Amino acid sequence: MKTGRRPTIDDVARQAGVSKSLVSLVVRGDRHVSPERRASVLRAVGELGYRPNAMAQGLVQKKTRIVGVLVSDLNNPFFADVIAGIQARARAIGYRVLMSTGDRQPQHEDEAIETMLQLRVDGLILGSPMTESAQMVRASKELAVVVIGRPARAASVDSVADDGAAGALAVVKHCVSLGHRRIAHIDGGEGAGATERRVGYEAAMRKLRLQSEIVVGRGAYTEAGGHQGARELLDRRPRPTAIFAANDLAAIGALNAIEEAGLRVPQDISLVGYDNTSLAAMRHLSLTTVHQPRHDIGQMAMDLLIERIRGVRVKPRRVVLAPTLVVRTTTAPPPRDRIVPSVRRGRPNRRMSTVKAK
Amino acid sequence: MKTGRRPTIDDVARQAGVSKSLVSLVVRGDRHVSPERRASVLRAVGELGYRPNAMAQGLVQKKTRIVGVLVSDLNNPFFADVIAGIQARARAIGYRVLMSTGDRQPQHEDEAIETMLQLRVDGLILGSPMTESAQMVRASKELAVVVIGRPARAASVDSVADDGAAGALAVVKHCVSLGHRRIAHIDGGEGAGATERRVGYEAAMRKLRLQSEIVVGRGAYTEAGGHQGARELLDRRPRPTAIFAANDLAAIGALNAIEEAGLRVPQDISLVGYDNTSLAAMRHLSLTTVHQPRHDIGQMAMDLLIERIRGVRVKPRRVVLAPTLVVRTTTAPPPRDRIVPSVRRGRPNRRMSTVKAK
DNA sequence: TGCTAGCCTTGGAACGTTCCATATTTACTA
DNA sequence: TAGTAAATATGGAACGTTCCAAGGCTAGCA
Repeated sequence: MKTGRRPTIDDVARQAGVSKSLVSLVVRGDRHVSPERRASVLRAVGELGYRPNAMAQGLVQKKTRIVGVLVSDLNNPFFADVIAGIQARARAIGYRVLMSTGDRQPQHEDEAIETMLQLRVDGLILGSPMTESAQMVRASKELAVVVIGRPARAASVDSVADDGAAGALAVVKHCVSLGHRRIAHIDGGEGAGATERRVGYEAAMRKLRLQSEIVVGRGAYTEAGGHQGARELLDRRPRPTAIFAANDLAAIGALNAIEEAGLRVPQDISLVGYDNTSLAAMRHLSLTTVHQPRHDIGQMAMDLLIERIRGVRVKPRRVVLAPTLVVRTTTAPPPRDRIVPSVRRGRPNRRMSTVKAK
Repeated sequence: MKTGRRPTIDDVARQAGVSKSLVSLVVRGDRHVSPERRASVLRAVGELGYRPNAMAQGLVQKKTRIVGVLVSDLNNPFFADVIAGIQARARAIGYRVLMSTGDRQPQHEDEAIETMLQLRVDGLILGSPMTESAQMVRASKELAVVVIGRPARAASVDSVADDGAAGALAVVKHCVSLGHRRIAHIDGGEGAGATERRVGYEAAMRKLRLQSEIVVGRGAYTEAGGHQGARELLDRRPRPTAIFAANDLAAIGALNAIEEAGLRVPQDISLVGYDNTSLAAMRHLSLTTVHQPRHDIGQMAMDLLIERIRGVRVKPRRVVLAPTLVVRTTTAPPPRDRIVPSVRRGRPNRRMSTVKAK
């Protein structure tokens, strides 16, 4: 780490024998510059190792061409693809992406947001934030804000999220079609979109005439949260025959708890996750789950943000994506079905209609 | 998004009826300010919603109190804990952390680094970068640089990494002690530290007189890389009885490939990963792997960076951590042992000494 | 009373850019 | 040939802070 003064645009100008204004033009690629001067400026830039100071630029331009992305949890591979989508779009239009995380702690998230605001990023994408909505609104007074994973309430904030209720309904229907009735849910606590999924689960249970079987274990969007929620559920008698976890991470935690209890998935208990992360797709795990188009979500979020930044749109947009169920091998008919061999691999639909008719 | 001009320090000064210098003092918590003035400044700050402009501050102070962190792969949960460690230390001393990723593409990583340099962050932590060493050296001419996961070569760059050769040796010894001889390696390609692990594997094999059994499949620090490397190895005849993957992610990919081939782990093939990520610890996977103290690594990297930033140290430091083997359930004696029932659960050491004596 | 030593406060110069208005040169048109 | 437009180039004023030197005030002390 050499600590000699870094070369400035003035140094380059002196070396190249031109004005700093001209250096500025060359560096920014303006075309009204004579080839000779351009060449000598570029040479000076190379010789001195000049690198424009983004802070000085930002100060005078009143924009940074930086978007900030808050990631609620780096342990969740969900965000890897979302961010890839964001970056792809950002790169295409010459924006830079800087990330930050609050480790799922609202206070830390607020600090991270504050940092971004002080840096005067042009826009902010909040990935499944834990922080409360008031913070977003506050931020949205100052810059463009898009939230991912939970529907925004404020008119100044756009959002991209899947339809958690629809996803939950698909899960419950799937379980019912396999013959399950005691379908429990492990919720995502304060996590983004967790309420939609839980309420969606409850509504789906009611819709399928299973309101008396509604059971929700307290969890979180983490392995530990899923583990704890599952323990709570496994202690109940009668035990649920299917567990719908709020996300894949929680499902893995639940799987651990189930195996610790000496039970097998899916023979004794069926298990469903949410998000269809790379984890769920692991052949070894092969988790039935709900798919969200992560890369698209990222791209969409960036598109919305740019519209806001450019001011081409003022009205709020709530993008709601239709989730799809991905059936893998952690779901199967409930154990009691197994005593009737002929029903074991029976057509799911018949059983579902039976339940509906009840 | 309201786009009225944001309040500046001058607005606050006017509103509070003091000079902007005084506002600056109050905002930064200087104690030589009278209580009344402080109160009125604070009131004005609240009323106007003033937020200091970090760019203007950085410009005049010639420092930002920001450290940049490059994450090579957001899919790898390895970095979640490392970053938690970095953040913990940074928070304690009033630094902010901004992250960036190049999605394992050297060119994108270079761009991310360039962004950080233009922003004039005070220091840079490179998490297992794919970019070549020359880029780091270039960056280290301008600011403090610490690299994680690979030993630095340049005198201007510090590093925190585990002893890949020692880790590889522990893995090979463990496999040999179980009775394996055909122990293959899936390498990490261009990934940080991959060379150390591969070379360490080869050295360990030679040390244990198994040089004729050295086989390396081409892979990467990703699930896909591990999958491909495993396919390569599984095609060989005779097939290896144990596979040592360059990291946990690759091990998972290998596991998929092994199961696709109709083989079982550990009955037919033993599998070992590296990093002891949360993935490996999953009860359902229960991967034998090599542990790295991730949180400590992050803290250590931040400590080194701060020393450099503060200029209290000029000489380079290479922190090398001793890895430890974590034996779980993906390793077992090779299949041919199974034909001799009495040996099936025999003491590993005896078998190991046998191999050594050969 | 005069002196000194803090405390508190301030104006203006920096920081490294871009933007703007203007100057100069060149090329084209009538 | 003069006049005009376009292409090039430039100096200085911003941008929003902190830093620095200096000034006023108060209190304590001889």
